[in-house]
Amino acid sequence: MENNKNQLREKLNDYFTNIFEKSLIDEIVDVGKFKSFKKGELLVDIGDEMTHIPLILNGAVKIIRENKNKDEILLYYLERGQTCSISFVNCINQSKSMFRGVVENYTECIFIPINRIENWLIKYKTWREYIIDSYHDRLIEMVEAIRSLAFTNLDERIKKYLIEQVKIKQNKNLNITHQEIADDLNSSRVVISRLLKKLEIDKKIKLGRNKLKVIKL
DNA sequence: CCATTAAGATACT
DNA sequence: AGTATCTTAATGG
Repeated sequence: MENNKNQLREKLNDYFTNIFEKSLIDEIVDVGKFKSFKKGELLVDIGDEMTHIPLILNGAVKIIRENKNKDEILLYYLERGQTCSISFVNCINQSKSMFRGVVENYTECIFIPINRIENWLIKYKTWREYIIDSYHDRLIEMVEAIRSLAFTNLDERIKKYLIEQVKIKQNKNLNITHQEIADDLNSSRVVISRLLKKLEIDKKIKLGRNKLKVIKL
């Protein structure tokens, strides 16, 4: 048990040590629950009761909203050092999650029980700032997602998507199918294939089965 | 081998 | 840009 706590502290120190004061780190280590997720697992699903909020230690989580027709809207990705601040509000007013969080890469996180987080808002300045910044970041990203949907055409959205994927996977070789891209951008496979083919002809990417390599976008 | 499935091609809306 | 349909090719048993 003591060993686990030390490991937790080590992982926290990787990133959060610059963000949180020492006493807060101590409390996180004390009450936080470490959990890891494999690619494709759900961190949170629509309708889940939120009892904890996750601090992402590493990996990437795709946050999407699904409407009645089963169409998915990709909102943003959570990465190292971030949290789902939306779930934060869900916790406080004990409502259910509006979003689904799908793990894109192997992800490690610490779950903080809700009974602590409100108290920490008062107790720790760094926690307060972290939550507010997190909210701000999510909002900016969502505005960008809306702008992209409303004002840019599909080939620009594909480029943007691929750049984002490279960043998240930390790899120019992406293991992804045309269908998956189509789902994320609410388009159809044929259309994505067409546009990807164009990018390949322009020597911007290299296509393969179940994979693609980004050369220069 | 064959079954499954990703992705290319073509034609039409 | 999207749908329907057919063809081709990769993959894994």
